[in-house]
Amino acid sequence: MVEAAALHGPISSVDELDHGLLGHASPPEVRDALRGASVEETARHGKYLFVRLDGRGWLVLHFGMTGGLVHLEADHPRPEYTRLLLAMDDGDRVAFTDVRKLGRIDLTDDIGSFVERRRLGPDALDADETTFVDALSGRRGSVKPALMNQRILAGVGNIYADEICFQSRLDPRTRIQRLDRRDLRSLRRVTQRVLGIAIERKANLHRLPRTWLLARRDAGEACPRRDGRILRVKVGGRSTYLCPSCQVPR
DNA sequence: AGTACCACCTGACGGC
DNA sequence: TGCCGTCAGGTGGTAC
Repeated sequence: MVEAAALHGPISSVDELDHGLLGHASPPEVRDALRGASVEETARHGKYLFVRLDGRGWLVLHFGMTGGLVHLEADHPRPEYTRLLLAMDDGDRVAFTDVRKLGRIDLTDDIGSFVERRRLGPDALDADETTFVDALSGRRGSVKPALMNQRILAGVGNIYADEICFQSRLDPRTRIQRLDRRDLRSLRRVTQRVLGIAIERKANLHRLPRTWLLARRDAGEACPRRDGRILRVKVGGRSTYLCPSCQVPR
């Protein structure tokens, strides 16, 4: 999307910028980095999107819970909740929208150092078997909080952590120490399959397979797999849904 | 290292 | 109808 919009030429102006979403970069720094810049490429690590601005480092975007990018053809109205609005040279615009303002806008010269400073773990989707297993093994906590901990693995949020536990038939409160390397390798396959399919379906919850927990993630709902009922509990302080009849603790 | 809590933010929703 | 409390989510902070 960013690349598609960027084909329309350099950014001619920054028409809106919500300072509340800025990380370490100041408003003038962000405006200066963007104005006149051409987008060269994009990259991703976990939940962060990096947009390369020619010769000026990277724009860093995090979408929080409700954030997203919208490409607007010329003369299309500015969407509600726009937090950053870029005008391209040909008149098209790109809006970063975010109802709840949990997103982030920042700058960095180097992705590696950004990842290091934030102490992000390896990307959950890109991690090879050894990387994934090494990231988790030896941990003392429960599976779900570990999957969600961006310093252990980057990229898994609350609802997908539930889905991964469901598809792994693991109670999210299961201690990692109870899992052997074979379990962790299997957890990786499930994690990458879940994230991969979610991305493919553009994370639209209505387009996800009906066999997924996410299709029925509500207390008292019928488990998509069997005759169990979905239970809501708190794990690591976060709302967690599971089917007690098919997700077994170990 | 892990856990628990709070704050940020705003729309949706349930109760009365 | 409308007010009020609660919840959802990701991150980052503090305290234990």
